Amino acid sequence: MESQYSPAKIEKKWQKTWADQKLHDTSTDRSKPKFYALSMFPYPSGNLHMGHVRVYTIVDVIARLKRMQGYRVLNPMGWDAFGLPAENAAIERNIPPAKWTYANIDQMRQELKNLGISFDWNKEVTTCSPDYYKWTQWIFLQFLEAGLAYQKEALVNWDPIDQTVLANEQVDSEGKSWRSGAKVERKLLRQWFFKITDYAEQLIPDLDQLKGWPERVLLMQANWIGKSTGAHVTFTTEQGDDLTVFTTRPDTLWGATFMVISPEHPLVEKLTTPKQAKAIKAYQAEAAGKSEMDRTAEGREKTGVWTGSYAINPVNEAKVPIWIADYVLVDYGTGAIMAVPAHDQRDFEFAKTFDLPIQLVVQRDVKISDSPFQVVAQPPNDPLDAKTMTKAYPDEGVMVNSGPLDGVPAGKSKGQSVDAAVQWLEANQKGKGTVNYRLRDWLISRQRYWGCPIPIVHCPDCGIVPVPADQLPVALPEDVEISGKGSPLAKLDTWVNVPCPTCGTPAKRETDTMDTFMCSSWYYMRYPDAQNSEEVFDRAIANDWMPVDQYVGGIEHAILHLLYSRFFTKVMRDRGFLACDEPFQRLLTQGMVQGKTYKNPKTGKYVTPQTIKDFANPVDPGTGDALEVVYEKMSKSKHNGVAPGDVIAKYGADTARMFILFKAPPEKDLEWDDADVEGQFRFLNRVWRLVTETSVGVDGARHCAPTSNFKNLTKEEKDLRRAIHTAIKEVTEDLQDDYQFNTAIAELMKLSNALTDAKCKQSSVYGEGIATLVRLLAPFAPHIAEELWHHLGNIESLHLQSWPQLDSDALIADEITLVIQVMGKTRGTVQVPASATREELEDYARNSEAGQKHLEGQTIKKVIVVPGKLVNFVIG
RNA sequence: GGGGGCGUGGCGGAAUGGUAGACGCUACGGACUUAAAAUCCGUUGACCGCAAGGUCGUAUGGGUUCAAGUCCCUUCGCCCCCA
Repeated sequence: MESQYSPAKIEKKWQKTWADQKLHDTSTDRSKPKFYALSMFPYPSGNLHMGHVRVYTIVDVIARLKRMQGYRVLNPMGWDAFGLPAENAAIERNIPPAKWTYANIDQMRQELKNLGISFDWNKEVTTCSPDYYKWTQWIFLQFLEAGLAYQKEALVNWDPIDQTVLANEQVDSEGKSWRSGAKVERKLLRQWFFKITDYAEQLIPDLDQLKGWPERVLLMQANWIGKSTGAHVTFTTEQGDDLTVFTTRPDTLWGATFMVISPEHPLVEKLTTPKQAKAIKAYQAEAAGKSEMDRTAEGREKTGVWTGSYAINPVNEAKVPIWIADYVLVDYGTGAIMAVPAHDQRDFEFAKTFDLPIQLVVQRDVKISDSPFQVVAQPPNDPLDAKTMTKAYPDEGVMVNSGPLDGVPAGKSKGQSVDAAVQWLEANQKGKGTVNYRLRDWLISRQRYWGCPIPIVHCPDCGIVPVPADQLPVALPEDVEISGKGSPLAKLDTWVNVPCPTCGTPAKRETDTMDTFMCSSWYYMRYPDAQNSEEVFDRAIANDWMPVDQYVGGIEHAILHLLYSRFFTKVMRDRGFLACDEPFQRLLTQGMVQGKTYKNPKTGKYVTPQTIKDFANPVDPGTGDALEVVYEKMSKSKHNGVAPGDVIAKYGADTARMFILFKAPPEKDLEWDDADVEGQFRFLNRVWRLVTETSVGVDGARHCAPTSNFKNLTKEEKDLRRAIHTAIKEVTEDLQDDYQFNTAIAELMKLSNALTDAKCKQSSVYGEGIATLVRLLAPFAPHIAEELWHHLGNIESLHLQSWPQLDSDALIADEITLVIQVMGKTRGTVQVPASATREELEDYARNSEAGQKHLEGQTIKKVIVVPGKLVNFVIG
């Protein structure tokens, strides 16, 4: 035992001991309830950063607590190891992506071990490893078999210089390639899609099952899926084709004065008259160069071209011109809209720009007189007039110029115009009420090398042929040259050219790889049975552990990753592999870790702290400008990063963990502050001294004596015991529901302070306090707690002990502090027996010094007594 | 524009409608020390007062209540999502 707290020594020692004792292996004891703790696995970018430290520390506290509470806990870790950065590293440093990735994994695994995170490394999965992606491919085939995977043409970002497809994030705000600088083209390529839209109608209502998710994440999911009810209405073109539109406002059909279809709509060519052909072609080319964001942004100038053709509006036989415009997207709804300029702002702007007619179909509502004595309908003060309108009128009112709907109140409620319009359309067979989702099918193809190969062979005779399951995995060749130009896989003749699995004819492999979200959509199903080489996972084992009890990760995954995972779970359920509807019962989204950042407000540049001389008055060494101190997300370019390794080297993992848990509630952003890190280090040192300098009471500490031993206590002992059990109660509650680690640690500090100040250090109560503090500290700072536990004479690991039990008798106080209020203002307090009745409390208050003083000569109208708390006198 | 969230000391943050500011950081004062570090003790929302004590105070203005940081409405500011 060292006399001084030396984290470097004890942390290494215990990490090794725990590993040797297999302390963190997942328990197979079925008599215990299960708890599946899951953290979002990281991309192995090279080193652990503070964001990682935060997530994994949070999950570790939960896992360690649950173990002590008697659960068998699954706390696994893995690597989201496919992805673009590995290809970039390969190009920049000429290292094969696989080599780079595995080296990073080794590095980061060691850093996680240095933090003392209690992962069960037997469950480790690595998505770029063939024994994992074999099953990603197998799952792809399951989707194919279920009719949920299909190919279609889709627009991609194409870099004409590098001859490659770019991800959206590789295209800068000016539409240029990040690497070549070439103007990125939008190009149609045949791509693989997953039919997530088939599950849209389950993905929304099942959000109701997710009681343990943050409200805003549920909302973001619901918005993303974007359910809207409306109708499909089919117009007929001059050429005799059906042109179906989706509208959420079928009631305004009578106000449709033109139609707009997307430039990519399949009917464009047929509708275009020879006279308009040139303009249409030019417009299509222009639209192809724009991003979706640009096309749909509100307020931008409306552009479009008339096709030269007309369509007939089925409700009133009106002849309306058909235009193309980029604000209509081909893959939303039907890719065609009816335009009602009087009541839709974008249509209004379009009509004004191109001088198209505006037809009013909703009139501002008549006003009912406010007088309670007479109900008089008055015409609106300023009726709408299509000729003078300056903006669309999307609000409620009454239907006009709309044939059968005239006079119906305009609105979406039952019995109002939208409802009535759908009924009329269906009765007259001119349209159909329908539900449309904003959610679109998931494009999973990536024209990249470092990803999971899609297990498909294209045969000239048989067409698309899935690689048979017994031939999986389709291995990704690891010894390839990555130049950044073209697809490395397509260039590998020996890999591409294979016989067709069905007929043996020379055929070609699919060279697309999968979106990495595929790999991460099912990893949590694999963890419980991570080493299974026979099947994707054993159903009994997976269903034993699923669903995940607590998932922890960044808010940046609030939409896509979680949505895809929910989708995968439902598909796997429908294929008979899983029994649950939803994968993650509870979700905690932790905030960012921000670094102290020095910013020049004039130039907007970030300044390296090393170049700053006077931190009290930081100035830019280049310009001499006074610098702004702000907290921003840690990043290299902002020179505000703090390396976890440095912190561990200086203070130890326990201090790093304590700081990160204490500094802010888990879901809030956290400002890294060296002074606060010091503060935590000081606290651990105080605990160290408190426990190691205790020679008395240790016996009680060792045995954590049962409550029956605590009779006939002195007042000091009673007070101390109340402090001990208050700490147990508060820490347990803080960890139970909302994971308030910051206040839990505050409670540990209170207990530590109470023990320091205790007058009864010879008492076995003091021993109980010391042992309780060490046990309560175990999930937060596992190494120091373990070391101190052994110092107290224990042989077995602290982390195998049970969580301290609350003795609620210990909480009962003989006296309470009674607050005396007059007219709701606190005027003083008085110590009174806890057993006092309401009447006695009132008397104590009335006779107290404060009561006497403030009630003298007053008439008491009313007395409010809150037992155990306060007495409030209402005077007057 | 629509939806959601937030606003508390010098700072991070605590407060089932019941003593606002727990716990920590910073700063200041003191003890120990030849000195420093470490450690320990004290003070630290504002204002008035020698003190006892008092007044004000949770972005803003109003409301409900015996009692409001907390519930309801107004305005302002910031953040997030969707457009």
